[in-house]
Amino acid sequence: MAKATRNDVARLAGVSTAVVSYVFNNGPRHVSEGTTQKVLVAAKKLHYKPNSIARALRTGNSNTFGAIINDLTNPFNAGVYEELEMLAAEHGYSTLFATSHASPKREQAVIEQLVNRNVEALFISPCENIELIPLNPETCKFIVFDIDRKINNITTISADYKQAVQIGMNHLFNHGHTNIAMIIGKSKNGITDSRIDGWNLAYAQRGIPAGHIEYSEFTRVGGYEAMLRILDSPNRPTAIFAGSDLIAMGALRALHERGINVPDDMAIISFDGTVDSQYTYPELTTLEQNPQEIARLAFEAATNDDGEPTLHLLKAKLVIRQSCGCNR
Amino acid sequence: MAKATRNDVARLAGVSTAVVSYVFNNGPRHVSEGTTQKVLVAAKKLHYKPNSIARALRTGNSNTFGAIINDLTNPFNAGVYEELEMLAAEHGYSTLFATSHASPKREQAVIEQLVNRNVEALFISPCENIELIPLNPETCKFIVFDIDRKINNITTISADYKQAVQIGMNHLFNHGHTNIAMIIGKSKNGITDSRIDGWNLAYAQRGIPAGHIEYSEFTRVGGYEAMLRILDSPNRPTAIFAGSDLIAMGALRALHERGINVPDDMAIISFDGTVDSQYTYPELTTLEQNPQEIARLAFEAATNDDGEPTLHLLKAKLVIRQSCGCNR
DNA sequence: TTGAAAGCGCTAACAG
DNA sequence: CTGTTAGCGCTTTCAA
Repeated sequence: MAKATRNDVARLAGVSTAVVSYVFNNGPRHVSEGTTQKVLVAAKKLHYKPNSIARALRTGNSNTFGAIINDLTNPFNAGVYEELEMLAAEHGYSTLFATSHASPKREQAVIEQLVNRNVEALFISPCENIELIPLNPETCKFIVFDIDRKINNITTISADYKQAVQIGMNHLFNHGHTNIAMIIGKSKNGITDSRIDGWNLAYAQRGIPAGHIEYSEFTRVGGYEAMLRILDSPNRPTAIFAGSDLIAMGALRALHERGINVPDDMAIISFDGTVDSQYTYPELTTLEQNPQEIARLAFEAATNDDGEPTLHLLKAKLVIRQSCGCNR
Repeated sequence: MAKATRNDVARLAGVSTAVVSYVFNNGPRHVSEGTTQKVLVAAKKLHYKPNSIARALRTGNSNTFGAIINDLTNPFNAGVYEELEMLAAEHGYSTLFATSHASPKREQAVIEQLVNRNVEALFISPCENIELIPLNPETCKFIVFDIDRKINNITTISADYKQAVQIGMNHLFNHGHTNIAMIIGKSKNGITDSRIDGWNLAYAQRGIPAGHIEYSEFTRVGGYEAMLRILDSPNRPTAIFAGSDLIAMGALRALHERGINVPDDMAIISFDGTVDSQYTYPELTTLEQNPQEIARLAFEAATNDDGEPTLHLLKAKLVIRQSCGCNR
């Protein structure tokens, strides 16, 4: 049994093909109750479903989004995209996804692949400096996560890193720490990471010389290795500001291996506030982002035609658990 | 500037539209070198990219897969689908994904949504008893994960749970434990979970009465709550077999809260072997699955037209770390 | 080696 | 309220 088409339905119902269209789209012409029923009965009998590809070709609307994710095993990404996909599905959009595995080359390739599939909007968690990638705003809308500055023609959504780092640092300062190290990812471009701005500002406000910054990948293993390097260096800090929960999990592993007590001998504050941060030992004090809010803003940017691309800067919320030295 | 079509290219190159097609598809007719160059030059000048929707309509091949995932924040799922998507992308397929959020109703809805998008194969990590869902094999291929029995017309890929549980249990027995509890998800159907078969068999072989089985969700919080219930019950076990790394992470949190030492006062073996299992404290001894192998089998099932749907049962590998009592 | 043309399934303008 | 029909961009048969 080949798939039934609109022609088959029209024939069986004894109406024209246009009427079938009108019924399935609730318009643009009205159809009488009796005819509508005939169409519906025929469609049901034939198990007819409109062919979305033909519809997309005809209307020029694919009703499809694209999502490009550098690392899906990062639960923060997973959370955002899960929310985003739900919103999309509820509104009749389907979402194509692709992963770049932290490879700029693959990232470019899949961006092109998805753009050529006529997605209406493309969400990107980039691994490459986004300004190096040619993104033609005439092909589709681009919504890029984790970029905390304004970029032409592109909607960017990010935590307010500068502010967040200051909040975290002040909490650590208040615990009495003065020698604090930060583990963050390498800057992907010439521009100074605003986390570093926040870092310097926080120290300046206390009149303390800024601590050491250790660069790593944004992964568990990256955090692990960075923490080992810090432990093996002279002038060991007493607290760590970790650029993500994943980095903090890696750091924790290194600390456990070396038998260093957290938070007594080394306090940690991390960034993201994913589920994982609640299931480490000790539980992580973390600057929490809200995936729902991020997803909602992204979806709105993808569907609002009038709005100009803008920068959305979101406040992170300090969630106090054990790794900072509170609640022990 | 509207998007260039094949017509524009043909006109600029001074050839027919068919020739443009031949050039871009390498066939089915040969085109002379000179003409090919003319077409390529014109296409480049116009930034022409074939419209994949029109192609899909014409050929009847969408070159699209669908993936339905119950929980994307489970790193095991994330790992499998990341691999799968990479394989797909390398072969020119794009992948639509949707999440069911552990809701059978949503699961049904998104299955229908993706099938109607003419996906060529649909990968499902189901939350509902898969046999309750109408899956018409004429619409597309179905590849279902985590079902360890043969189902008509459907390719199923799963760990060999029965065997895996026995391996894990024997390791725990060899550590001297006799009172072991298992935390697993509720069976989604009338059929006895084969993990329970393995469980009973392992005990029978030792001539020990089988231990307690505690049911939970397959999530961190599910494992946490189940562990608390076990700790509050009489006849506390000395070891836990956790149905997934996530469950084990939850159990670990409960154990830490109660100040119970792992592995001295409570040993744990878990199932999955995701990255997370290496970043817990203590690190988890776990029965590791191979996401690459799973993804490869799934991709092959999706693309091989000749092969009959079958059941793939994969051996899990015991990775020994600390939580069982070894390597302490 | 190239061109003309039919048609994939659908929408919607236009005509009745 | 319903029918006729052009055409979205592409592939491919058939004819030259």
